[in-house]
Amino acid sequence: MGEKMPFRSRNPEATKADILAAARSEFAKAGLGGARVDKIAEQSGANKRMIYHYFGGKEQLFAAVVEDAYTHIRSGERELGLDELSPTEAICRLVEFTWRYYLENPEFITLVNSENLHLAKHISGNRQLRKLQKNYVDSVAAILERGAAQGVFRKDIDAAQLCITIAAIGFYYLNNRHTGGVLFGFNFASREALAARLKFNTDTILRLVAVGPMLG
Amino acid sequence: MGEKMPFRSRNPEATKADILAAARSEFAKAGLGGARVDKIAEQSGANKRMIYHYFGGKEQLFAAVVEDAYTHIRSGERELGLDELSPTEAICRLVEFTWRYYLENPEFITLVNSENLHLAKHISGNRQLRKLQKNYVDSVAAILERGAAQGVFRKDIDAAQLCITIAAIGFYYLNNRHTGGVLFGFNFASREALAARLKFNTDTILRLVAVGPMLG
Amino acid sequence: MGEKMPFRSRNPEATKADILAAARSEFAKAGLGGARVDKIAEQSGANKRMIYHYFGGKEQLFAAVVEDAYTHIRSGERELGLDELSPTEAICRLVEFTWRYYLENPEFITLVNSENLHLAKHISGNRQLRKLQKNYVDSVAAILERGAAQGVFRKDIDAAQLCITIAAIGFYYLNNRHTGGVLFGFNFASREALAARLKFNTDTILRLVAVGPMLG
Amino acid sequence: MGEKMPFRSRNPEATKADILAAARSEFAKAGLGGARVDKIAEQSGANKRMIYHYFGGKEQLFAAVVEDAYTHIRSGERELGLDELSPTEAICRLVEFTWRYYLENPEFITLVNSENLHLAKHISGNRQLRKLQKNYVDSVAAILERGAAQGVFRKDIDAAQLCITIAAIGFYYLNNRHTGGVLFGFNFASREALAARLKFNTDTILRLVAVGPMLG
DNA sequence: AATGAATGAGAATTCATTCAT
DNA sequence: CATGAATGAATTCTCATTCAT
Repeated sequence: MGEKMPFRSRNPEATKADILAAARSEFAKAGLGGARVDKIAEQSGANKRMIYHYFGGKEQLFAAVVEDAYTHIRSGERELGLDELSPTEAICRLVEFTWRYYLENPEFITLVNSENLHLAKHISGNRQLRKLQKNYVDSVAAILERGAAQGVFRKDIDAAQLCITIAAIGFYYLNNRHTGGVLFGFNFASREALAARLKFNTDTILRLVAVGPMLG
Repeated sequence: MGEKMPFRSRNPEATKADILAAARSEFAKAGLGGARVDKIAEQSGANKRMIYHYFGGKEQLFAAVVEDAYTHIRSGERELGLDELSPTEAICRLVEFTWRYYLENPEFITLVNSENLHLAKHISGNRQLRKLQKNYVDSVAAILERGAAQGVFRKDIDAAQLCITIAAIGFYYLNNRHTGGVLFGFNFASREALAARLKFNTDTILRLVAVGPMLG
Repeated sequence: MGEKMPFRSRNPEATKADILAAARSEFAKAGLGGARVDKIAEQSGANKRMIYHYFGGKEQLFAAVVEDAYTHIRSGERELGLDELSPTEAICRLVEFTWRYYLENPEFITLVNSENLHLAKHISGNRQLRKLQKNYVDSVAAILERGAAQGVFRKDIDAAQLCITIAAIGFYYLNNRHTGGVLFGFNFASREALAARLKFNTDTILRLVAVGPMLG
Repeated sequence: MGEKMPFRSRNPEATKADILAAARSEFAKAGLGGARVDKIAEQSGANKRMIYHYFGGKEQLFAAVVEDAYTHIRSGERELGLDELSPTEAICRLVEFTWRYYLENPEFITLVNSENLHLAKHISGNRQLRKLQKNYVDSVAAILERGAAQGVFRKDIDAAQLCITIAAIGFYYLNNRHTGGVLFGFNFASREALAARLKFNTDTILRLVAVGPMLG
């Protein structure tokens, strides 16, 4: 109670992690331009100086946050064990995971938007993220092949386009839930609305991959 | 002595329009937080003071830009004459229009993202936009009904969810084209990639609305 | 007396000049690295923002100060009317002017030092200063030629080296008057010491240019 | 476990010397105001904390550097053996040494400038430096006396003024070589320019001390 | 209606120095 | 003796906004 505690931590890794977590939250809430280094320092419990010491500056901190975010979602996908499920179950599981990930990690969406606003310059040339993404797309391609072999999926579905579409239908809904609420006149975030959307999304993807008449 | 031409324009409407156009560009490029009033003034050719005179401030200018953007896209949809087309043609036309609108008006995407980052507070309570949106959704609902009556579309497809999905698959792809390029390793904006995505999107939506086996 | 005076001036030229004067003083006192933008703003009576508005930044302000300083001393030299004096009188006059200029404008010395500390990068490529300097050296060359023609000066004295030497013997003494006082144990700035040094300097230069035995 | 070698040196004298050398370089390059303690620590290979341990702080470190610099040049002068040379040779030797010392120890010049910018407060009251300086001036006075006795030098030349002048003509040229290059339009540091200047300087001093007509 | 000089509050970043180990 | 993480106080610079003309 009476001990002075001038230095909150002598653990650099913990300090870095705390800064990163606070930065993720602040960048997600305000974007790169609107985020305040002061707030990040305060929220992280670290000294502002530490941000510059460990990350070099606001933009480099942002870059670290974005890389971390992508690494995290890719790691979640890897742990789904998709290759142990039937093709249809795997696809459903992936749609659900993607949806739930966005729902439980809403910072991910605004971070990705911020990075795109800045033309992806903070991850440009990042080989690690490219590799993680490739692994992910390959695993989806494997599902599609299994499905096609079993005669339940159409042949020649582009795995990358499918990945994009699975992300799109969840990302867009949750990203635009605020303007959506105003424009459509219902609460996008209500339990019922969320459940309905997930069902619609799963349906959309299943109809997309399912064998069926040639259209268009 | 009397020959100075200090006032570039005595046309308030033109001045407002110039400011709005410059603001749209700047807000789209940098977001609300990153946009600079100075730049908007400079780019618009108007005096900075005019921004405050006509719009009241940065945030109010942003609100005007966002409202203008939504009004513009809704107006584009109205002019498609969807009710004069066959249900399938109408849906295709709408998917294509939405895609092309985003492609040709990339500011729209980042403006919508910015507004959502700020929880839609600048359009919150905007009855006009709500009304325009309702007209749009109703027109889509009418298409779905016609399609169901003709036996080419499934019954009971939720028009709002369909609208969201049509937007999502184009919006997400184009919004995330920069990070997508880095992660997927191909140029999302190449002529071929854009054509392939539009085809995939049309296919996705047609399979979604088409009659077919019950899934899920 | 009772009027509020929120804006100290609507005269941009006066504001710029005030900033420049305050900056000269501060940079001279503390060097580029030690000078404080805040102090300059305060001393100039202008808002700090104005410094950035008019000059762009601390370094550019420094560059403006240095250019101004060189322009000023060159202008002083031009006004001496050296070509109307006898060669010997002209040389004496120049030695005295140079000495007095440094004495009355001590900032000049430290500004020049600062600029040299920074490898002259702020005036690098400045054609105007090069031209002013050339005019000055040419006027000294003309004196030397007149002196040689009259048989009072040696032939083939390098005008640039002479200019440098005239500057050196005054500049060094005044520049190093503080360390000099400590090391030599007398007050370099006393009236007597200053007078003695000026006499010594004039003597040095006159002996340097005077006809006389070949040495060395 | 016990094999870590965390302490680079248990040699306090070496550590102090390393810090001093790094500090000399950094202070010379950036001035007192512009020098960075971090850089000194890094360049010296020592821990930043050591600077405070051994020197007390940035300013005290600067004081140590300046004292060291003066001690070093005085020691060089002492080793010239001037009293074993003829008066003229001794003077030439001194001019050359001074020139070469500045040329080979360019930090000396900027350190002296920095100290003068700060009004010599770091060496103020330093008896040791005063004493070294006195020995040096006395040795020059002895040369002048010998020269006068031999009839080759003028009588009553002020030894201190001569010392100052010998320093001045080299110091100024080298100190201002960067601005000089821009203003005069030639490279002050080229081999030829340096040789020409040394010759000019020697000539200047020899003419100054040589017997000759009374001037002024 | 239009101008642009001026401002104060606040933003990112830097720095010399100290503390716990 | 030696380390390097941590700090608080400055310091440079930016920005939305207002005032006098």
